[in-house]
Amino acid sequence: MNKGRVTVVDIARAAGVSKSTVSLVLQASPLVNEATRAKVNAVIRELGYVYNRGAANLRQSASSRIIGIIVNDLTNSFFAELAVGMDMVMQSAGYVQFLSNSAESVDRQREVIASMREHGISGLILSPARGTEAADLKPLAASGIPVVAVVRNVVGAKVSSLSSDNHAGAKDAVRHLVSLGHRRIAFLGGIANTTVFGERVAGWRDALAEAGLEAPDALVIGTTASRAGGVAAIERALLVPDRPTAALCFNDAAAFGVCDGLRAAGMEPGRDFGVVGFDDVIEAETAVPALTTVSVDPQGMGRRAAQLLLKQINAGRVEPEAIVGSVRLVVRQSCGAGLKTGRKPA
Amino acid sequence: MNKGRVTVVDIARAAGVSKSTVSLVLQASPLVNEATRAKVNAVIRELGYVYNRGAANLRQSASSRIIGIIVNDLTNSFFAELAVGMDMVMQSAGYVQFLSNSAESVDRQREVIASMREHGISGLILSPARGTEAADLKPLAASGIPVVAVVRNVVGAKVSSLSSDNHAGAKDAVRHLVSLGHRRIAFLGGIANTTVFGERVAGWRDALAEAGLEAPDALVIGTTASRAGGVAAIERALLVPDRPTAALCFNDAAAFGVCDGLRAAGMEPGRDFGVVGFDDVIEAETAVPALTTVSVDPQGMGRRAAQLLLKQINAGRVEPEAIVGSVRLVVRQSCGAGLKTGRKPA
DNA sequence: GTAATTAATTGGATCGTTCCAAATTTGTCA
DNA sequence: TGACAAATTTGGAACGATCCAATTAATTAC
Repeated sequence: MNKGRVTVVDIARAAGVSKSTVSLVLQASPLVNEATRAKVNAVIRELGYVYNRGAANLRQSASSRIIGIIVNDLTNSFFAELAVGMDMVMQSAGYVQFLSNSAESVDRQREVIASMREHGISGLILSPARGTEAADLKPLAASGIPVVAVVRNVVGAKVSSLSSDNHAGAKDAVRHLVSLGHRRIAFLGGIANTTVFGERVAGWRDALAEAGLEAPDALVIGTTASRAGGVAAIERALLVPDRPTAALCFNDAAAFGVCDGLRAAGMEPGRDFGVVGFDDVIEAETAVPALTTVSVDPQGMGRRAAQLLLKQINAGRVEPEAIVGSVRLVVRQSCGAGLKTGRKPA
Repeated sequence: MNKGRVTVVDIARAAGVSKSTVSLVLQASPLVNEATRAKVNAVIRELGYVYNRGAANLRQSASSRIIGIIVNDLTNSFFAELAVGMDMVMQSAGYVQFLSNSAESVDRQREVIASMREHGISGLILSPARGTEAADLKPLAASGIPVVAVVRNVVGAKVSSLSSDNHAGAKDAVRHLVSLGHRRIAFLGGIANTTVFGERVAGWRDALAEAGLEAPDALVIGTTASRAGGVAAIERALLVPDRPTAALCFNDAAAFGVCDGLRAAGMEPGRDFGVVGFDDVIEAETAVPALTTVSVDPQGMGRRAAQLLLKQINAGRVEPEAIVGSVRLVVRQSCGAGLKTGRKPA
C-alpha cells in the first residue's frame, strides 16, 4: 500500500521532468526555467503534494527547523505568556515548536529532552524544573544544540540564560513601600530554597537595610508560588507578633492569594495592607485593586529568548551569554499609592 | 564533516554485529540473543548514540508519534490547562506534541496545520479559531489524519468533537440563582456570535422561561471572553434600568472581571450580587469569594480528547464521533449560597 | 557555421533506519 | 552422527528528498 503519499517522483512523472528539477522548484531555486517552475507548481497543487520534512532532514547538512520548549508549569499564566511570546517569534521565523510541560519534575524533563533529541531539534528553550543539574544538559551541549535557559538558570551549565533582575526588582518594590511609610514589610509566598526566591529575598533585605529597618526572618514566609500559597502565607503573616503592614510577594499569583487572604480576614488590600507582586501577569492590570507589581513582561521575555536562540542557531558556534533583563516597578492600587486618585469609572 | 552523529552502523561496527541486529535491539525484539543485546546496549551507551526518529519515520509503515495541538488562546488558563491534560496522556503514550497558539487567527491556523502536515503528525487536536471552515480540515481528513475538535466544533467537518454540554450547564447555573431568589439575572461576557455563546445563552433563556421569568435582550451583554470583558460587561449591566441582581458569566475569566467590576462599584460579589462562572479554572476554588461555576474540568477534557485521538490513531479507520461531556455546577461563595457557612480559617 | 559560453536539466549516490528473505549457528532427537 | 527444527544473525533494498557532477539545450561570439 502506497498510503496515498505523493512524492517528488510522482510529481516529476506527472510534470514530465526529473525529480531533481522538482526538488529545485521546491527550494525556489533560480536555476529553473519559469515555464517549468509554473508547470511543476501546478502539478504539485493538483496532486495535493505534501513536502516531507523528515526525509529532507535526513541529509546531514539540513536543519530540522524544530525547536523545543520546556516550561516547568504551563498552568501558571506567566509561563503560558512566555510560551506565547516565543511562539510568535518562532512562527514567523519558520520554525515549529515542541512545547512540553515538565510539571516541575526532573525525570519528566529528562524524558522530554531525550525525545526531543531523537526528533532532531535545532535548539531548546528551557525553564528548568527545580533540581535540574548541569549534567542534564550536557548531552545537548555535546551535540552542539544551543540551549537557552529562561527564568531560572542552571548552575554550572554552559548555556545561555535569560533571567530578570530579581534583586533590583525586589529592592525597588520594597523602597516604594518604605516611601509610602511602611516599616514592617514581609516577604510572602514562593518556595524557599530556589535561586529566584533567594535573589528576591536578598533585594528585600537590602532595601530594608538601606532604610535602616530590620529584616527579621519571621517576616519571610515561603510557601508555594501559587494563589493558594499566597493565602497560606498571609494567614501566617497576620499571626506574627508586631504584624507587618505591607508585603512584597514572590510573584503575582501569590500576591492575588494574599489579597484573597486579606479579604477573608476582613482587610482590604491597598487600604489596610500594602501588596506588591512580581511578574506583571496580564490580570495584574485588570484585577481590583489593580496589582502594583514588578514588571518582567513575560511575552517580551519569551520573544527575546526566542531571538537569542535563533541567533545562536544561525551563528553555528555556540557562545553562551547570560542576559539579565531589566525590570521596572509598575505602581497601581494594591500598594496603597494609587488609592487617592481612585479608579476612574469608564 | 560527519557532524559527530553516531548511527546504527557505527554501533554495529563497534559491537561486531550487523546493523540489522542493532535495529532489532533498538526495537527490543525477542529475536535477539541476550548476550548480544547486552553488548549492543553497552556500546550504545558508550558511544552516546541518539536514535534518529526522522529516519525511522521514512519507512511508510511507521507512525511519527507526533501529534499536533492547536489552541486558539493559550493565555487563557482554560486552554493552558486543557493543554496540560493532553500533555499528560500523550507523554505517557510515548507521543510528543507540537503545540501552537493560533491566537484566534485562521490564517495562522492554516499555516500551522500545513507545517504540521509536513512534519508528518499522526493526529491533531484542535480548538478551532473563530471562523474555521470545514475546508480548512479537508486535506487532513483526505490523508487519513484523525482530527479531534475540542471546545468548539467545526460545522460540516467530518471530524470527531469533544465539547461540553453548554446548554445544560447554563441552565443548571441559572436555576440555582433562581432558587436563591434572584429574579433579574444577566448573562455577561463572551463574544456574541459564537456557537458556544449561543448555546450558553440558550440555556440561560430556557431556565428563565421555565421559572416564568423574562429574559430581555438588554440583560445579555456580550463583550470579550476575558477578565477585561467581564469588567466592561458588569459596568454596562449596572446601568440597565431595573438592574440585575445576579449574573451567569460566559466563562470564569469574565466572572473574575465581573467581581472586580462589582468591587470597583462598591459592591461585594456574593453578598450584593450573585456571580456564577463557567469552566471551573483552578483559581475558581482559591479566589475570594470562591467562584460558583459550571465545572467542565479542563484538564480532564484535555485528557479525554487525547485519549479519543489516540483511539482513532490506533483504530486506523477514522470514524468521527461527537462527544458532549457532561458538566456540573459547583456551588461555592460567589453566588451567595455559601456565605452563611463562611470560609473556615485554615 | 562552429566554437565557446551560459542556462536548464538530470541520473545516481546519499542520509539513518526498517524490513524481508535468506543464511548461519545452535539445539534436539533418533 | 546426521537430519531437522528452532534460534539468531545478516545483506540489501526500500523510504523521500537533496546534492553533486555531468549532460543537454539554448545563446552568444567570432
